[in-house]
Amino acid sequence: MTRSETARPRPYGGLADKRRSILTGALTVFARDGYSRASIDAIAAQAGVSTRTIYNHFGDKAGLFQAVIQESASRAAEAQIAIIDRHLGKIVDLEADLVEFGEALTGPMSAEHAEHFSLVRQVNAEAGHIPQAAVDAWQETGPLRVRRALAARLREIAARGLLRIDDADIAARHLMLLISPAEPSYPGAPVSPEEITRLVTAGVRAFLHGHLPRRDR
Amino acid sequence: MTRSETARPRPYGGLADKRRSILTGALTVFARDGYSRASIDAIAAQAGVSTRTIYNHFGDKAGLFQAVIQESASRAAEAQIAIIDRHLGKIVDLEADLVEFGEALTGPMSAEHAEHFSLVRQVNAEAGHIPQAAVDAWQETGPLRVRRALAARLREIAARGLLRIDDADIAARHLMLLISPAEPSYPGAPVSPEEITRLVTAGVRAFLHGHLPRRDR
DNA sequence: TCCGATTTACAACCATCGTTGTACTAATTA
DNA sequence: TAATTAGTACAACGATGGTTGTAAATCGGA
Repeated sequence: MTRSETARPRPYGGLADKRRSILTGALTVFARDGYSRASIDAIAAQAGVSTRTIYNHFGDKAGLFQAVIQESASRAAEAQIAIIDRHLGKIVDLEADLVEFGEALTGPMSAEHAEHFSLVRQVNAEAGHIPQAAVDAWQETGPLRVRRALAARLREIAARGLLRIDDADIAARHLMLLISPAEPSYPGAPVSPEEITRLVTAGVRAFLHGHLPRRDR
Repeated sequence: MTRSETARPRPYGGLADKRRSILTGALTVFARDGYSRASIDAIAAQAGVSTRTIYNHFGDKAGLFQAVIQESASRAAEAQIAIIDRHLGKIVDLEADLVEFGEALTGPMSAEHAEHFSLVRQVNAEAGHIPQAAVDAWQETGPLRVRRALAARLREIAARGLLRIDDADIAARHLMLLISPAEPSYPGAPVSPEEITRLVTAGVRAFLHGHLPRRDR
């Protein structure tokens, strides 16, 4: 009897993708508001799902948060690794290829996964309130996996004599740092494409000169 | 009549430093728990002050948070600039001095201002919920001021022919990035002094080779 | 010692929120 | 079509928390 008109859900029959709806909706809200601010009601509304369904799928808020972290890290890492493979698989002009790589990484991919990087900021702030195991698992499927993939490519390049690398992990870390122009506090990154190119190029040059073989310096 | 025995406040007369007590207590709690999690009650307890006094001094929670951000940024920036001046004022051996500078910056100073850097993570996560003016003011009295001081020192060093620098601001950014070994997600930084030295040295080498004048490469 | 300002303890208000139970409805399968 | 499953609406509970008013108490200085 208390049935009403509200919420004719999806017009098409879609179902069983409830879980995915929840994950993407929760990513949006967690990334925007952070863990504490984000309410289950807001997430349910964003996902077009009842709050009860969220609890049925993920147990409680903390469980949902961890699932979102894992999912988002996995997707973003795959996208980043794809870019790594695409740009650093076949090197023709090292500096040019690195610049293109950096632009691809900080331009369209950062834009497409903006919510993910916002979520990463939340995780970094919230780390003290997340079980250590969950933080470790996230590091493993996310940043560490990406850095290892990048380090492997750098090692290949070094093996061809185009780079001199002592510690590929440190080199990968340096490269990632030097080509990330974003001020973390300004999510909407009001940086123009020219500015990105300028910062990325400067970062790549600094990286290259720090890791070029002696004969090329 | 409802007077009781709880809370014999400070045995010594201290007063009028209530404001400072609140700021340092709030820094502790905000840094540990983040803005939303931090309750006024917890802050009052940490500061040894009644909640009412907090409202009398800072209006509301948001006002307190912004005051804490400003205060903490100001203190940390002064400490960082002091280290910059001490290590980069008189250069004798550029690489050695830079390594010492990096160690000073990432070792004792990071430890002493650990709460500050934890707060910075909170601000980065919370940026979307803080008035833009407050974020700008924080950037100005904190990171930007430090980077400008570092850029000025680097320009001096370049003027003496020890570095080749096109854009001192970018160079300062690079140096700060390369000598910060901390994984942001692991606040308790379980990195040994040897590991710090290793990472800082690698960062300094990469930076130096990226910015040395040609004749020294 | 007395006055004004500051601080405190306390209560109360109102809002939000995580979570659960439940009965009803829509979708899937046999 | 019947039975099982998954999803929804709704209400309710308990807890927490920001904020304010107020009267007592404490402190600094004249």
